[in-house]
Amino acid sequence: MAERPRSGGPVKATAAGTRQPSLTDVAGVAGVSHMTVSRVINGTGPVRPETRARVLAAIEELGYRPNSAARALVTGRTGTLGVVALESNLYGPASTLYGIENAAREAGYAITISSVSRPGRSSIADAVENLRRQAVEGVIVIAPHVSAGRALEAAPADFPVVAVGGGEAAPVPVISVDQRDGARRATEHLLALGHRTVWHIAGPEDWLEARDRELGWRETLERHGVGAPRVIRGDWSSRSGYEAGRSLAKEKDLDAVFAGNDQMALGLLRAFAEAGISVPRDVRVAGFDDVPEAAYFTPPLTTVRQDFIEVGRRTFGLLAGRMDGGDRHARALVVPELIVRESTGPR
Amino acid sequence: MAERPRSGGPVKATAAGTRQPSLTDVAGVAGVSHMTVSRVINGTGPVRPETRARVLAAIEELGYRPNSAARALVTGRTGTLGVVALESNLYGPASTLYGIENAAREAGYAITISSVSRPGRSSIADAVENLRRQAVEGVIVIAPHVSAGRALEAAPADFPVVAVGGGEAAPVPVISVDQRDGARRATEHLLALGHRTVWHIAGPEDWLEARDRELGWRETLERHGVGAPRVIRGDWSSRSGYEAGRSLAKEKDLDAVFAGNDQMALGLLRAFAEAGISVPRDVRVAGFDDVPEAAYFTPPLTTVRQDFIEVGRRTFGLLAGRMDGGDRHARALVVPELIVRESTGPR
DNA sequence: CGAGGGATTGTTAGCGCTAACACGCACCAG
DNA sequence: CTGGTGCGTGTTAGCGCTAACAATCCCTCG
Repeated sequence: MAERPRSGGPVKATAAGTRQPSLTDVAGVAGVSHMTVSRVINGTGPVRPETRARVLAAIEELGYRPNSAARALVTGRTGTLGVVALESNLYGPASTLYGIENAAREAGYAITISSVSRPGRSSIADAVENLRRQAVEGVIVIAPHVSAGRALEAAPADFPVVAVGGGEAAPVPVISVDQRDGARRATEHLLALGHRTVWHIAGPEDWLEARDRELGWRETLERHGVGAPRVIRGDWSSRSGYEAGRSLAKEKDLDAVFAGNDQMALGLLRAFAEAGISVPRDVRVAGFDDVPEAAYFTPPLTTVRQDFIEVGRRTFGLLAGRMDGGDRHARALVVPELIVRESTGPR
Repeated sequence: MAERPRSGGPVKATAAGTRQPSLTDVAGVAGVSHMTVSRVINGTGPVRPETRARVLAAIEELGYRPNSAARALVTGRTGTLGVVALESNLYGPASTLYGIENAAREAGYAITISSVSRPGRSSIADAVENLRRQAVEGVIVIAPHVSAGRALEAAPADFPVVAVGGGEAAPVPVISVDQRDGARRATEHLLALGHRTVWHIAGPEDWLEARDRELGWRETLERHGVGAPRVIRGDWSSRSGYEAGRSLAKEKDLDAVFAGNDQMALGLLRAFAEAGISVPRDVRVAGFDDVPEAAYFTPPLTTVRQDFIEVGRRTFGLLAGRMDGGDRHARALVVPELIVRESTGPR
């Protein structure tokens, strides 16, 4: 990393420093043409071993680093993918992002993120446009919102976009976890324990996952010929789960509750504890997501696990396929798993 | 987003599509030189209003998007910053990332992330090198590890790198939360409640935050003339907190525990509940971080809040300063805040 | 009425790289 | 001895853009 100022004139003192060495500089030191250096770097075309060694030595000596802009300009490829991420610490989206980053890095792509605080048609479209201006080769939209899904309906055909978690109707490949199936598993588990019915704390109405979980819950109750209680709606936060719990605590005949995610389940547990309702003795509770803390709630929470890392990996795979000219209507579904713990345990 | 195939010849069917329009194409349509188009886009130099309108119309018509590689090649600026992020869902690092992304976006920079699963000297250096190859203009290293700090000691002087949360001794600007002060606040709060001493569940030894919190705890005990119990070490996870709790439950004279983070505090609460130890009646517990769920633990957790969004913002500020030729030894400290809840409440 | 000057536009060069082709040489078959 | 065939290397052009300078027009002012 030694920086060599031009031997003659004054050295620029700025952090930017002097000009970075170019292919031509390396070629000069190695005594070859710039083209030979290019061939050594990219492994294209034959180069005699001694020549290669001289070139590598020169690269080392100068601390040469290829100029990615120049390369991108001539090849038309930037080696960068964009991810439109929801600005939140929600366990799912954050984990998915890491899964994507990992898979992408292994395949030699860098990841540029553009976060969106309040998703909507325009903000998602803006974020995608932003990323395209950054010259990404493809975009992954983590789009758990209904509105995000709609934004994708206008996705251009000439640019690879894939969505994770939403946009069923959009003309882009979509990968999602089977939320309905997860909700079904949780609900059936609770029904199998002999409860008359199961209450549900749903997530925000504009989240597809919230809709699907609610749908899965409702379908399951129907299939078992059980009436569905009114839905209580939260916003994924523990606070909203707590409030839901305070209101539920007043219900008589409360047997079992399926919370839309683990955070809300936590709030629920808290509210029940304050109301003197014992879980699982008086009421059984299940959540969704299996955040790492769920096993240590009071009591440990039965929940539905989603493998977000896998989701991220497969999302990248879908995008790679799409960039290769693949189908715009590819779909992939990841199946969740029920994790049973004490919150639905024996009484 | 309407795509218009060239009216005459066959349309290439690949996802890559036909060549993107260039400045020259726009110039042709608008009947001006490519330079005038460039001036309209960048707002450099004077352009007559009618001309500008014609150019803008042509841009719109062709769906022109500037080629960022070409621009970067000639200006030497890419408008991209790199972030070396720890691959984890830990609340702190993830929140910091969003703070950074927000501040950067407002300033017109894009963020490229390079995640690192097991930080060490070389992996951090590799990640930075990776990002430099992506031609980022500066790098932010989220470096909570001791080893990460050491990696930064070799940071080159000619390239702007800043660290968040670690690398005190490194020749790079550092921003951190005053962990020692936070630990002092929590420990003093517990001592002020009349406890003889305070136990501590420390984070992993190679985390700077863990060291500093432990140090702050130990200093505070010393200053109050109180002997420090042996340190129990966890790994930030609820599981490790749970195990610590199981071992602590056997201690007699157990009064107060300061957990290194909220997740471990959760595990601790769980272990105590199983052991029939009531919090706060038998033992008082405090955590660190104030994750959004902490207020809904059983019981709600007293903890030390860190404003990670602020940390992210100031980190970007420090990097921006450094890129402007600022000091390599700038430091910024964010002061945390004690949030008192029931886990250290009245008995 | 010509010089000076600002506003507006154009022309040219070159950023650092890769693609495409050209060149020289050794080697072999006929 | 001649022509082909690789190998290893060099030369040239051009990707799309901005910086620098040149050119033009029109107006003002002495």
